[in-house]
Amino acid sequence: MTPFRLYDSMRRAKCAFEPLVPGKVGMYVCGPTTYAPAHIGHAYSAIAFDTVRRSLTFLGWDVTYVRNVTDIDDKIIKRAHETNQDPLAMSAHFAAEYNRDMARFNVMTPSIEPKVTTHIREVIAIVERLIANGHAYAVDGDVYYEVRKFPPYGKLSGQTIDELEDGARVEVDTRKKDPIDFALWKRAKPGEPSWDSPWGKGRPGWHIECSAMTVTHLGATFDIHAGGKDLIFPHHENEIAQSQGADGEGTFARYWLHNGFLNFAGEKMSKSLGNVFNCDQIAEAVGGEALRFFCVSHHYRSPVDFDVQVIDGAPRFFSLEAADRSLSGFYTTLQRIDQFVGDNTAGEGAVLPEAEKLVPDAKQALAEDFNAPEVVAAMHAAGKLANKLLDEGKGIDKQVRRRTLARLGKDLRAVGGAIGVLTQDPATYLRERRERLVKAKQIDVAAVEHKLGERKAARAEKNFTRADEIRRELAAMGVELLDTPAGTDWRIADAD
RNA sequence: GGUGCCAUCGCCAAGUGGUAAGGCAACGGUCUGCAAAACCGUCAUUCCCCAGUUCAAAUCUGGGUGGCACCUCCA
Repeated sequence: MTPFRLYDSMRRAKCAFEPLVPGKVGMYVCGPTTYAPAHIGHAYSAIAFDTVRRSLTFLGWDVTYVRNVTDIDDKIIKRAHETNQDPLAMSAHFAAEYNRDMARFNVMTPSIEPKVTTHIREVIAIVERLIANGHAYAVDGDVYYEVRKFPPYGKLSGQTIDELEDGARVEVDTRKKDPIDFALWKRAKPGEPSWDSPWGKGRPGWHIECSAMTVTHLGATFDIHAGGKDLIFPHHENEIAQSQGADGEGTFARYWLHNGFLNFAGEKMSKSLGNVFNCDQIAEAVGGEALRFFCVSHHYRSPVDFDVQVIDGAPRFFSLEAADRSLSGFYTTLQRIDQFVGDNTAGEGAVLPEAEKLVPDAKQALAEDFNAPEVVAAMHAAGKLANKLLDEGKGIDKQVRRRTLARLGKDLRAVGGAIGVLTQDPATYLRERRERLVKAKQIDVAAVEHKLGERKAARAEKNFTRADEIRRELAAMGVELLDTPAGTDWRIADAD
C-alpha cells in the first residue's frame, strides 16, 4: 500500500499517517441526524469523506468505514411531534432516504452504519464508567459530564474552559455544576421515546453516541475521525472528553479530519436565506454525478462558494452545470475510446509511456492529503492524450495505439473511481444528460429530428444554403448539430 | 469579547521554503462544404497591501485590509 499524509486538525499540520494496525485504516465519520430530507450540505460532507475512503482503498489500504446515524435526539422528537409522527419511525424513514440520496452521488455504503437506538446498552455502559471514575454526575434522572474534571478540554478547538465560559450564553439550569457541563443522558419527558437505565427512563444525549459507537466498532483507540468543520465545537470536543474520560489519556481518534463548508455567495447555507437545496433538486437538475465532480474539483478542506441563482422561482445551479459539462467531456472521450477499442484491446504489451502516468500521478496526489483536484488535472491530461490518439494514428504502431487507448480507458475509470466519478456507462450518462437538458429547455425532440431529416436531404443535394439555414434554426432553439462521417448527431447547447 | 479559517489570471481552482498545475472563457491555427467536437499554440516575472527572516517566500514571521466560520441546532 502507498503511504500517505493527511492534515490533522488536532496537530494543525499535515503529517504522515501511521496506522494502528499495518495496512488497515479504521475511520469514523459523524453521520446525519435523520429528521428531514438530506440537503446539499449533507451531501457535500458525505462526498468529502467518501472520497477519502475511496482514495485510501485506491492506495491499497484496507479501510473500515463507520458512519453513524443519529436516530434519536431533540430535533427528531420535536419534528415528529410537529408532524404527528412516531419519532423512531420518522427517523428510520429519513435514514433510508439519506442512503438512497447519497447513492446518487456515488457515496458508498459504510462498512458499518450503527444507529443510536441499537446501541443504548453501549451508551449506558460508557456513562456508567464516567460516573464511576468521577467524570460525570447524575441529577434527577439526567446525567451530566463534568467538564472541569477533564483539563485537556478545548484542545481541538483551541480554547480553554475559561474562555468558553466567558463566551457562553447563560443557561438557566441550576442543576448543572457548571454551565459548560453537557448532558450524557436525558430523562424522558412524557410522550418521548425512552429506554430503561440506572437513572430511570431516558435517552442518550447528543454527543455520547459517537463515543459509544467508536469504542464498539473500532475500539477505544482508532485511526481517523472525520466530520464537518462545524462539529469541532462542541461535538468533537465533547466526544474527546467522554471517550478519554472513560478510557484514559491517549485513547480515541489518532487523526482528525474536518471538511470545509459550502457557501452560497459568501453566505452560509440557512433556511432563512432560502438557499437550502435538497438532494432531490440537485439530482433532478444536473444529475448526482455533477455534484460529485464539483466536489472533487475542490480540495475537501477549502470552503467552497457555490454559484446558484433562483431565476423565476427555479434554482439554477451554475457551478454544477459547469461541472456537468466538464464531466460530459470525459464521458464523451470514454465513449469514443470504447467505440474505437471494442472487444479488441490488443492484449498485453507495450503502451505509449505517456499513458502510464495517470495511475501513479493520481496516487501521488491522493497520498498528499487527498488532493482530488490534482487527480482531475491528471485525468484531463490522459483524456487529451486519448483524444489525440483517436484523432490521429499516424506514426504509431496499430497495436500499440489500440493497447494505449484501452489502457487509458481502463485507467480513467480506475482513477475516476478513486474519487467517485466516471462510474457510469458513457452512453447511459450522455443519454440521460441529453434527456435532462431536453426537458429543462423544453425542446421538441420530434421537431428536431424532423429538421434533421430535412437537412440531410438538403445536404445530399448539396443545397448547403438550406442546410446552414436549418443549422441556424436549430441553434436558435438551443440545439447544436454535430456532423460526423457517420451522420449528424445533436446535443443541447447548455452554455448560457 | 474569545477561537479558528480564508484572500493565487476575466471566472473556477491546485500549490506550506526552491523559482506559479489544471479547467472554463478569450485569441490564433489544423480539421470541416459550413459549423461543432477534437487537437496544436498564445494567455499570472507574479500570488490582497506593507515590512521582516532567508542564498531562495504565494508558501515562514510581524503589522494592516477585506471576507467567512465557531463559541446556540447546524454538514
